[in-house]
Amino acid sequence: MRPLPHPATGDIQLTEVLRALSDPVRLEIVARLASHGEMTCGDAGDALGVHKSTASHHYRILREAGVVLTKQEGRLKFMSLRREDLDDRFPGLLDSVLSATHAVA
Amino acid sequence: MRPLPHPATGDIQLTEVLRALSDPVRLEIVARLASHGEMTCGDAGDALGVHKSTASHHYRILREAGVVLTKQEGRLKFMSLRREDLDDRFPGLLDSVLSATHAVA
DNA sequence: CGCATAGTTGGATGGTTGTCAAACCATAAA
DNA sequence: TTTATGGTTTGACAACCATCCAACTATGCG
Repeated sequence: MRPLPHPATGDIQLTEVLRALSDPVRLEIVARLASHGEMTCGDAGDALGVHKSTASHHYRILREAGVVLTKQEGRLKFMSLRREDLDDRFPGLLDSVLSATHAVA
Repeated sequence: MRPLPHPATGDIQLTEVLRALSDPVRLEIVARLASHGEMTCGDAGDALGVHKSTASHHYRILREAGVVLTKQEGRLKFMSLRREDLDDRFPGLLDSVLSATHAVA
């Protein structure tokens, strides 16, 4: 289980987080991570119907923005939300975005 | 005081709002609108050091995303935040973003 | 070792973005 | 009606983005 480079909590930039969340595919990934806990890259590709390299691209953006944590275990990479870090830095932001994704139409 | 076309509250899209807020210039505009109440396009250009056409461009994006309300009065156009509409559609989102803009470094 | 699996990387592509400058439009004042 | 002022629109341009495909890397299993 090796860690990968992530921005420190204090280095997370608001505009980058908002930018990362402003894509429908990434927002869906985040919503799924919020409810399912963890996810591999392949899961995202299957669930969202995008090419695996596209999913990988989105994961990188989410990771570099500080939204998700990626840890390698064996030959899989598990992604999870950095809930505490985000809540520490931008209180309430993630929660409001997540509840907004549940809003209808 | 003539109104301009704006999206209805129910038509405001989460990804578009996040996208609109993911630019430093626009985020600064929104922060100023939150504290100063209203602003003209010229004010924004002066305060942010961008060309007036650039400011106009950003206002359009904010307006079309449903973040700001634009009303014409004489030859000036006043922009204001659609706080109630946003709070109605995405509760807590605007507040958390605004308080996040106050976060240091 | 050889093979399969999970992701990443690089290239290509079509589309979007932020910016400025110059021209344009609309309103008010002289 | 002419002039000045506040914004918008258009064009141009460089940068970036989402996507796919193909090739590559890395890890684990026989």
